[in-house]
Amino acid sequence: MNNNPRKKEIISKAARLFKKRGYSAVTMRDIADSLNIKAASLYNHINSKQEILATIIIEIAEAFTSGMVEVQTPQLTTQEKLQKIIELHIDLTVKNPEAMACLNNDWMHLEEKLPYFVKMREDYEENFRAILKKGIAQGEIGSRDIEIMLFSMLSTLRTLYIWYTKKDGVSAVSLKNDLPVTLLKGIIK
Amino acid sequence: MNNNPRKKEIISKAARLFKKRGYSAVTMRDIADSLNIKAASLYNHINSKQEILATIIIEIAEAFTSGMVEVQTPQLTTQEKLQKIIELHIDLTVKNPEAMACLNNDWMHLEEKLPYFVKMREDYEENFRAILKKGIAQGEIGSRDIEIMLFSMLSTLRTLYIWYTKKDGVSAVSLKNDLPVTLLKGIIK
DNA sequence: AAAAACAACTAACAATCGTTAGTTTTGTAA
DNA sequence: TTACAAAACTAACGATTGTTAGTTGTTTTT
Repeated sequence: MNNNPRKKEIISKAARLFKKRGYSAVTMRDIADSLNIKAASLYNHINSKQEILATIIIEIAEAFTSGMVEVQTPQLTTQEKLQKIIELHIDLTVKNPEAMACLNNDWMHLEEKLPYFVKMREDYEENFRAILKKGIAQGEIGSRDIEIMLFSMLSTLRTLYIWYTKKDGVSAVSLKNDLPVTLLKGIIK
Repeated sequence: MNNNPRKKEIISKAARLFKKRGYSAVTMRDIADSLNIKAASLYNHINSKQEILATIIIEIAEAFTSGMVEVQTPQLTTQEKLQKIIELHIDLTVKNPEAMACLNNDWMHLEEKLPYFVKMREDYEENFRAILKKGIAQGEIGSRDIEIMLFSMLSTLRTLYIWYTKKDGVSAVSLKNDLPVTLLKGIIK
């Protein structure tokens, strides 16, 4: 649907700027400058600023949605499912940290696509919750407040992009090694 | 220093809007509308939009800084220190979730106060790191990647405001009960 | 009652916003 | 070489931005 290479460049540069300053603080002239062209020239390739944002966010949101489908393989244990969710977040963050930042910080500036996005996010959380709930019922995980476990894991996973992209931050390798055990087993011995 | 009640109202209303849409997307006219006055009237009480943001963020950032001082009581165990850090975040979030949102999402739009803020945040993280490091040395906590433990806890604590303020979200009581054990002991039995 | 301080107002400013129209340049295919 | 399409450009638009100046009404102090 969208293999125009120049358009991809624009979206990529825009995502970088959105991550740093947020959608509202970035102007079309900022985006154009980062490509060494004039703002009006952007419109040979894209229809609006809003379209750029929607393209960035919806693509990665759909990746999470389809990733969650695979997580829900019935024969997996709860721990294996949680492990797979963690890996899904690591993979998508490593592949595109700028899009992750937009997803987290600028989703509320979506217009036409906002209901579609919110629905996907709600479904994702609901599926996550169901996994935790089943895990408690089966005695695999501690029977504490489900919302707290859910939000604790999701908060960490969703803001991975902050720590992954900063210098002297965490690497993809150490994330895959140590993040699951940190989240699942905790910090205290 | 700042006990002008009308100014406090303005800052409070502004914080609410900043939390919802972000600093850059909120106009002075939006803030004025929420107080049923005109935008120009705001300037009888505040000097600039930027001053509003700085007031919100610096106040709560300083609360974290002074809270961290108390955490560092030498006779506490590592677990007790971590427990106190969690309580500090819960308390400040419950007291002012709007300011927490600004702190997290809009700090990069600080201008004059940006270096001061960044210094406080770096110091806070460094103190946190030192506690974890000592905990590992003393065998109180698992010897895994410190950065991952640090970012895992901080990510959860810093985005508490999202879950605390949404309907059917978590309550202050269940947070104090279940968040420490979730973070410190993990999810899996 | 007069004076001073406070807090709202109207009107407008220069700058910047996303976007459009129309034109010129550049690269490719015939 | 010519013809065409793609992608840049200049110029400008109407709307909105944060903010200022000057004024009016209201409350508090003298």
